[in-house]
Amino acid sequence: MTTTVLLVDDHPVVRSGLRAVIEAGDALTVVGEAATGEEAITFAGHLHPDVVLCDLRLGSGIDGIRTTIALRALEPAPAVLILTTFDRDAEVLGAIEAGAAGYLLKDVDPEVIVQGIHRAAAGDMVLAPDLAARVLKGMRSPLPKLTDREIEVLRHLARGATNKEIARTLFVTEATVKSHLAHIFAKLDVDSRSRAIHVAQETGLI
Amino acid sequence: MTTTVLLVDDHPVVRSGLRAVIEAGDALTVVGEAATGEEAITFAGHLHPDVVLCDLRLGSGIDGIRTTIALRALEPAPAVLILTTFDRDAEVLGAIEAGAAGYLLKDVDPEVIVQGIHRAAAGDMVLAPDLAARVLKGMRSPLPKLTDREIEVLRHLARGATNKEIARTLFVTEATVKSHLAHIFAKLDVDSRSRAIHVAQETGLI
DNA sequence: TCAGGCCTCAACCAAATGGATGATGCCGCT
DNA sequence: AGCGGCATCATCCATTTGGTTGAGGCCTGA
Repeated sequence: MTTTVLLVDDHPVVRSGLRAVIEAGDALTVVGEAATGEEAITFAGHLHPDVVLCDLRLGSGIDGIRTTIALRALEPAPAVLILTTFDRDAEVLGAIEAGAAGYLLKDVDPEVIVQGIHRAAAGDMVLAPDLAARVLKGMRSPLPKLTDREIEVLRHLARGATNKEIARTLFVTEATVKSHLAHIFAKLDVDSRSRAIHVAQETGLI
Repeated sequence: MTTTVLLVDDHPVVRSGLRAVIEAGDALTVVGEAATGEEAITFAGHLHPDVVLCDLRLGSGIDGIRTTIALRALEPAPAVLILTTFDRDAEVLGAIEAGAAGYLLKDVDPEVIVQGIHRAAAGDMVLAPDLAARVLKGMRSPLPKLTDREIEVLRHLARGATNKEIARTLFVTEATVKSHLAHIFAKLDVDSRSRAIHVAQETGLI
């Protein structure tokens, strides 16, 4: 009884690497490879893998989190193991909330990945050691929830726009932009646009 | 007469993938794998590979560009093929200037990588199609050269520091910081710290 | 229906930022 | 010796930004 795995990554090279690593032993079988989230959902619906190993960033198309949500809605639902290069807090939480069985960094050793797949298949949670603490920290002080409008303003901010420019782009007055910014600053606990940008980027908010 | 290749990437999974892809044919042989730039330089000195396939971002330690410079100083010098996920203009130019034979994006198909290695071994330049135009564009408007001190200030800027904070950290007065900023803004052709941060990040300056 | 959240706008004030200009000292190169 | 580039600092001034307070309209869920 071998555990079946579906690989999801937009880089062919990474897929090859994962396949090589995973099939080195004989307890795991790669039953398919998808390059996009859409492909992953389709393939999983037909192949019914035990575990889906999914990159968080999938180039074009839907991202790993949305893919996870769709995969978890399948019947039977595969365990979803998120694999990525970056460790942004917001995304860790997002993936877990979306029903992922865990989260591994790409730079770990092959056997860690193999072990992770086995544990995910068994229903365990899988967190890269250096991430567990961060996730818990994130749980303790959950990321402030910005409104859609605030996120929008934040994006313009990060592109270096002035209040005047943001106001023009959004068809509102500067007063409104300032109001949004005041709220954003309060939620992020900062007192300057530069620091707001920094925090937003660090936490994966944008 | 097979072409020998040394792999340099900080991710074991990616190395496995590259090895699988490269050794699928029989004209290429992977003679070694290095996880850091330092390792790469040592290994290349002993293994004398025809081509070094090197990631631009190598986690800790020296980066791909510095590694390239060191590799090209070896005797005999291997052809260095840069491989990376991102296509930051500054780094493309940096790699070429450092003596790289070319530059490939990680999300290309395996056969493109194999072809690239063959062409690099033959002494050709190798540029991912979607990058060639960008490189030329970058040639036309070369990135402004910031001084070490300016880069230092820019880093603090990107972390959201105020002029006062930067001044304290660098043990200079605010006037000096403002002076550096004025120069930075002029060189980057911007007029606000936010936009300076944005440009610096986009061009890979920091 | 009412409370609360969100988006919108306004006015006022303090502080930070950006622009312009100039000066000093150091270092390396010619 | 002289020149240019760099880092340092200063002053003056206009603009931008951030902080505060308050308010009206809209929608949603209780």
